[in-house]
Amino acid sequence: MKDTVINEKNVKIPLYVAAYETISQWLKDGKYKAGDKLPGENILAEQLQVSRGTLRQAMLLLQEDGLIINHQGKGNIVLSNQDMSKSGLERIGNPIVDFCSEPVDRVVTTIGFQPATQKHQQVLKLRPSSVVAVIDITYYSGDTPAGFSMVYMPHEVLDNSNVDLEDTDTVYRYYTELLETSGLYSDTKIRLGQARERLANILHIQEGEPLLLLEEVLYTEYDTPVLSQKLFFGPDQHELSIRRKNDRNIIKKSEQ
Amino acid sequence: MKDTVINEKNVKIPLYVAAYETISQWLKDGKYKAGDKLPGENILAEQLQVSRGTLRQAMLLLQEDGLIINHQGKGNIVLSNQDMSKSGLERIGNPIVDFCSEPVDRVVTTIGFQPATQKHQQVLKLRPSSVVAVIDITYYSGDTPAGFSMVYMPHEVLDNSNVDLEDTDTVYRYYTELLETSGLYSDTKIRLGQARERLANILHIQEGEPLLLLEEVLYTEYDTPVLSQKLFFGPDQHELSIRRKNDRNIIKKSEQ
DNA sequence: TCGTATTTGTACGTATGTATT
DNA sequence: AAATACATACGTACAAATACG
Repeated sequence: MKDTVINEKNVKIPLYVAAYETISQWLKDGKYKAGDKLPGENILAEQLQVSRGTLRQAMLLLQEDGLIINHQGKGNIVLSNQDMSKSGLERIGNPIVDFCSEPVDRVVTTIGFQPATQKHQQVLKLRPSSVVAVIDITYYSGDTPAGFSMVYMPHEVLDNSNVDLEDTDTVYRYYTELLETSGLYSDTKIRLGQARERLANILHIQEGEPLLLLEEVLYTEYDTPVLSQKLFFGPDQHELSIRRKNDRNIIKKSEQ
Repeated sequence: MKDTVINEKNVKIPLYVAAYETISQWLKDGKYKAGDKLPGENILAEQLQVSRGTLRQAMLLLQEDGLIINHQGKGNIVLSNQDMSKSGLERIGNPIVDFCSEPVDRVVTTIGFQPATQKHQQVLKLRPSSVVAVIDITYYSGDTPAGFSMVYMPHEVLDNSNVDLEDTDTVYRYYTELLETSGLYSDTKIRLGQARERLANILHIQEGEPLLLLEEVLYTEYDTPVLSQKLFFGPDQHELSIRRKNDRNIIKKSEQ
């Protein structure tokens, strides 16, 4: 009881996160609605029994979530009490599933292994002796193919995970969990592509038909490549949502 | 000299921003290279003559820029000394210009006015009596059309800006400056589209040809709609780059 | 229009917790 | 086990923007 940490379901979280979650819940509950001004920071801090500095850390998190904005002299204004959980392409997820107009209810996963090609050696920072797992995933809405992806993963990544490579469902589950790793980031490119023969067969479309195509490499926060993948979106089924943003920091772009 | 602010080119900036810019410059200059560990926060704070708390605010900015990562117990590690200035689609800019394979060297702007349609009234939060400016912009790389955009802007937005509506260059310049407004955010959708007759003429392509298409509404940080626009990307000339990211916050998604 | 009060922003110092080496 | 380094937390003080009488 000396000072700082708190239990909630046997895990301890920082006070400022607890404060963030409390206020977050207030907004969800409609205690404060869009446009309302929150009580002053001193008052909130006292109510939550934390220092003002700690409370301000919580406010920062709320801002990052787009739930409030604050302005010097005015106060902290509620922007939205929506459940902003559905995030766009700016967050890592599975776009084929997330943005499909029909729910994706079935996936077919296959896995194989091959030596790292030169390109893989480059983008995944591998040695020539490395092996990469090739995971092909086909997504279906009912019987309609909704998309297809080719995932290349260094063998070491899979190796550290105790995944049963015979069980393709487990492989797919491991893949989706991997995408939720905290601190992950990507270099992603989106462009227009065409269905070649193999892809046309998989997606049940004409050869040469135009497709949305996403190609990316995922890295850990330490810049270690985790996987590279290429996603093909079924035609007329996907619309990619993004929240674009300008910084609020008014940092002068240095001369130099 | 009492305490906190500093002049640099007759503007005063917070100490933590100054610290951020100093360290930023160190990285650009190669004083610390990718993979290096920065000196400890106490040492840095003393070198820069600020408190550790202030220095940590600077470190936060450096992290947001992706220049460093820090890990408890280990230290602050340099990720990159690149000039990470080229930002992707996750930041607001002009994607037709930013992602064109050939430099866009010419734009043709036209402007007109019309009563707000029902759709405009909804997305731009206007009254039926409102007027919207319709700004059409065609982008060229040399003589090749690179893209086309239709921008709908409430008349009030333009009205507050003293733009000479006769001078279309000024209108375009105002539009690009508007995109740099700090705190701006968007709801953006990307999908596959087809060139209809008018667009096919403008972009010098076949009618029905597939196109990348971006549709979005921009809002101020106060949730006031600023403009809605639809961008058409010339075929085979654009590849959209995005940096996707997972939060480093390990915030449990609340049950509820 | 002009102060004054309120509210957030910046900054310092200090203490202690926790992860890594 | 000890030293090092970042993370969290509190308290205090003043600056700066805004709101209000």
